[in-house]
Amino acid sequence: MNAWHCTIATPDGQFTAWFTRRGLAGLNFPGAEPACPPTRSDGLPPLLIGPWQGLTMLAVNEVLAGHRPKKLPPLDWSGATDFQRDVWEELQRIRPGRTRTYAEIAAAIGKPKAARAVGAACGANPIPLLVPCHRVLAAGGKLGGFSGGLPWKELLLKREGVVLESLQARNVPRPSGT
DNA sequence: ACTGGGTAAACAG
DNA sequence: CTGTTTACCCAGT
Repeated sequence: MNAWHCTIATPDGQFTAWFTRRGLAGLNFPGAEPACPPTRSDGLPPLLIGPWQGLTMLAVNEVLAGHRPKKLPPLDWSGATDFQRDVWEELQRIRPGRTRTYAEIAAAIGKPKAARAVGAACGANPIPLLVPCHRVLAAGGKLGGFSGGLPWKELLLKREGVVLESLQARNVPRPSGT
């Protein structure tokens, strides 16, 4: 399945989106060159992706502003495993400004011991922002990782009004205060 | 702060 | 199939 790319203009720079005949298959952060193209751009540019491009641009800008996209283009997860689909579907249920932990996602998909595997699935998410893996934190309010770079994760959460310190405050036994 | 055991899944060989 | 790696988690030191 070949794919076509287009640029997505935002106040934070130009993202790159990859479309297949089935839908949006990948989204790259500004500066991250064709890190994600599932396959090569080749042949005719399908008319289908025209509207998808607009939807993607709107949705990306909504998320960057800390809001929930009104509508998404179809997402092409055709390369993914069943486990990854389960995780990514679960991620899409997290609303802006809310966070969940890797362990909670694992429990939600019926595999409470698979927190680490959930982390791996998040790392393999080809469509960050629209599949909001940035709202998944490690236990104790720790940031965990982010494929696009941790500064992006922090920025996105901040835009949504998440205060990391308040999530961490709970379980520090010895703050060794001033 | 650092280490190690437990754990599930993807991947290379 | 086994071994290696991973955006984890918890309990010890």
